[in-house]
Amino acid sequence: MLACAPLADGRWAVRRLTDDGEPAGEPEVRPPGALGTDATGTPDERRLWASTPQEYPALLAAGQRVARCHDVAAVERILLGRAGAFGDPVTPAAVVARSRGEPVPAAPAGSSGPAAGTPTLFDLARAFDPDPVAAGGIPAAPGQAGPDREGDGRSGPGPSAVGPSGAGRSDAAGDPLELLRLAYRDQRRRAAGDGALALLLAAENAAALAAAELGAVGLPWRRSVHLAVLEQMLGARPALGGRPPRLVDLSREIDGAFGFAVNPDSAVELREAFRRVGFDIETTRSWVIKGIDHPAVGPVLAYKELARLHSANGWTWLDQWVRDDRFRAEYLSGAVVSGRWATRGGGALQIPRLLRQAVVADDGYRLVVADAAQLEPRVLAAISGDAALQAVSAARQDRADLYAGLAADGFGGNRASAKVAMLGAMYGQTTGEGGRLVRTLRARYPVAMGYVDAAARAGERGDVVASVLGRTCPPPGASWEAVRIGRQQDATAAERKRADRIAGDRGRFTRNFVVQASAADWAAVWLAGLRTALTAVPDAELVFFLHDELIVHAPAPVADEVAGLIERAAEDARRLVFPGSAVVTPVRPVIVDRYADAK
DNA sequence: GCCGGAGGCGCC
DNA sequence: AAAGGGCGCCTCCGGC
Repeated sequence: MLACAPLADGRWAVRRLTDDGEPAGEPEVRPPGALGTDATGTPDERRLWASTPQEYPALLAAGQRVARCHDVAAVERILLGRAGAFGDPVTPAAVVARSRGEPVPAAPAGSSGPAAGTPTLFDLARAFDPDPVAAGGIPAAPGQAGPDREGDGRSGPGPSAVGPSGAGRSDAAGDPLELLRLAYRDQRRRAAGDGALALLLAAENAAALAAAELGAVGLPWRRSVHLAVLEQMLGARPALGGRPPRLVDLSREIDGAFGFAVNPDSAVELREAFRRVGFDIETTRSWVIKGIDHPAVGPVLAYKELARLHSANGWTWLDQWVRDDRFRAEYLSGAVVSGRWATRGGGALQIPRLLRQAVVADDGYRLVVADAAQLEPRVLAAISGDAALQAVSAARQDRADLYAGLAADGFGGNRASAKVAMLGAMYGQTTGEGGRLVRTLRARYPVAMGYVDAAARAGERGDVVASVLGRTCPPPGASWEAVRIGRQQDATAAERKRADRIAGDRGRFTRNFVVQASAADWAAVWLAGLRTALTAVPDAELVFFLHDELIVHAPAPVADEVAGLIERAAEDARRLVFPGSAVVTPVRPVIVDRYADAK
């Protein structure tokens, strides 16, 4: 294992460690181009660093890849969550301080990029040698902190919070490599003896690498195709800040239909307009407007759809996010409490179906698009141990279509009803058609339904729940005080109502969490396995990942091979995450030139 | 003028 | 078919 900490001058401090976290070499300084898999004798060697999204992009920019890593922040988020301490700082210094029962340094404000806290070469050298300059060692960079600089250099209120590490005492404070080493040892100790947790942490570390790589590689995106779509839907590109011709036309049509001027971009005005013509609506959501019988409805709905395209994925978006026919977003693998990924910039997880035609493989390449078929109900079957639901998931003829199996099993063959019922069960729906259909499901699959009901009740009590591999949900926040108040004997009706609402929200959250987070567990293991397998296929790259779906951009001759690897990785994930379960988690790789052709 | 919340909607 | 979970991001709007 190679502990890696960036220095202020763009180079890196590294030190080889054993898997136990014992030093196995002397500290050295390397350029980023000498940190990747190909740069060391042991390609598989793990990198130990503070945070993958913080450190890895610099290596990727230098053309380096890393096979495996231990991401202290990612691991710490999971371990802290299990200890009920969501949101505490996750830096190596914080991990070490907590392990010693010392005051925990606050997380650096706006901590990304080469922050003010990045140690200088001088800081590092000083940690090994009290007076490196005098000893003829590494000189301090000009303008950097002097020798009396304390702690990790974070600019915070008051004196350094790292603890009582006195001058002259040999200590980890200020030495990033030693902090990494000690943090690693502590995390290793806390995670010991739990196989599911080990799998979760391994998958999370791999996912973090994959997320950074996805961001660097980018999704193939044909600017010309996107431009053609915009032109066809919206008309010619308007001047900066102007509205495209199609929106101008529709706006006039809307005014005409109402008989007065309305700004359709304003929900307030739109609702008022419908009220003036006799329709007392609470919101102007599309599905509400759809139910109104008035000549303005058509143009309003068309306007909403096109305005959305224009503002979310229009010409400005294209200019901002697509370079050289690649859409590059920042993927954050650990950002959602359920374990799902988030993205920053470009809305990469919300690419509208309409624009999937712009995702086109390079010449000589294909896109291998794969999604897990109805992953969440299958995951529910596995985690609940519901034999009947597992049997439906694995039924031969409906193996790839769980809802068809469900439909045959209790919904008179009505697939749509079966789907609505299952989604209602997992989201906590109680009213309307979905709520009614859930009752059918409850009678048919009492074990599975009992499982999500129990999760909901735990949430309503204020308890936490966990995914199959042990990722925990956050505890209730400050609003839980209102629940406590509303449940007291002398609570007012309003207080009781508020308590019920908050507890109900919490119950729906925990009900969904056990399924969504366990599905994320499976997907992370799937992704991690595939990522490793793909290293054996030259020029095949993961270019997209969306909860239960991924895209590999691969040379045409190896596309079939990649499809096989995707299926094998899914089967491995099923076996690892749901050992002993009869559930199946089929994926459907499709080889296409355009993403839009995958479904 | 800045900022945060609300409304709305895209994806799973 | 209904409006129940998780997100990100846009515009509008009201408060300062």
